[in-house]
Amino acid sequence: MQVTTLCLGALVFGDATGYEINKMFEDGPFSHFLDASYGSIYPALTRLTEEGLVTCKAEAQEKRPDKKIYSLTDKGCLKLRDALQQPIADDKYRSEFLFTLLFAHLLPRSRVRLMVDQRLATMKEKLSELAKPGTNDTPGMDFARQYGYAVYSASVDFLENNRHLIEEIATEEEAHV
Amino acid sequence: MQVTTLCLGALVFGDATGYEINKMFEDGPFSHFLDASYGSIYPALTRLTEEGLVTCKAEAQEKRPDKKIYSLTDKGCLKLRDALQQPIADDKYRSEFLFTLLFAHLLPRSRVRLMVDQRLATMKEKLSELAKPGTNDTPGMDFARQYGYAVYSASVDFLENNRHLIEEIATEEEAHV
DNA sequence: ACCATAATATATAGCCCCGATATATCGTAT
DNA sequence: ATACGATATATCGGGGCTATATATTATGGT
Repeated sequence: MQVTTLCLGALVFGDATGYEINKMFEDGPFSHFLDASYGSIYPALTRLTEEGLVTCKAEAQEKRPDKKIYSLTDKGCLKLRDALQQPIADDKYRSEFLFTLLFAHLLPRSRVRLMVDQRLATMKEKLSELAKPGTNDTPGMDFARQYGYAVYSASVDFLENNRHLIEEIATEEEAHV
Repeated sequence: MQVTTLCLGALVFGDATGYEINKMFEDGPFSHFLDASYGSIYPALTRLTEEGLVTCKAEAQEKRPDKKIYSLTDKGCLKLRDALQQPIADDKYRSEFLFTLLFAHLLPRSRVRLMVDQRLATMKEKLSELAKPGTNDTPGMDFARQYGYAVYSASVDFLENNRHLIEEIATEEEAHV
């Protein structure tokens, strides 16, 4: 799925600047299952404007860069609807954490323990974020949030109950280090 | 994490060709939590050979392209060990499925139902793959497999128990279509 | 009171990587 | 007989992430 589609989707929830769209992917309602960055969002908005799928209203601000507020056009909404009907790619899960654990036998046990501790900490943080509904979440956002909560809960449970399996494989600490 | 690191890791499990490394990411033990494709693997192996981190032994085959068997060098193993000690990026979960469901109200109910059915089918297929241990899995692979199983189980459970929430939001079917 | 950092806001260059495609042959299924 | 899938390497094009540049205000620490 292209970033242009993601931007069209973001604008369904209201007019926004590129900066605000980026925030939606970084902290906001999309952050748990989507990715996009400035380097792709700004060019995407330019392309979308050229194609008439969004409009751009520049708001002059004193002593700050112009704020460019983008809005979805009818054409853009149709384009989004069309894109949403296309075949959907499989969910993708990427974990450098699991990759690293494949080589637990090459790593000192303290390092593996630290890795698991840190992973659990960040996951629990995300869990507590996902626990509280946003102030004006749509039903779709709510569904995605609860889905995320269920999955992260399962991850935390598994890690807590099975971390000993992988920690046992790691290289025992050397006494003289 | 760069593809070069992934290739070094793949070669820990034994000598392999680029083709075989690709398979590890496509079907094999890495497929549940990692990604890499020909377009990155072959150039990566070339770079690694130039840097002396792997060696390449070309095996002439009649009427087929030479089979290039790559092996990890001691230097390559150290490099991997070093890379594994670096800070690990957060796990990344990307789902076009959840993105699409954010706009369930723009989609016909039949389409949403089909999407959920298909998602459940592919996830259950993956679950059954993850259920059976490989013939010569390392403990790390086993851990990753069980981790995957736990997470996919939670996903399936959530979807089955909550699909009605999102299906209710979708646009009711129009009688005349 | 002063300094550093974060937040607001847009933009681009460089590099990496995915997807598609090209080439060539063999085994198997239809 | 032929089409397809598996084996095997390789590259091009385009898309996108990371890092950086620029400019100002608000916030927080010391």
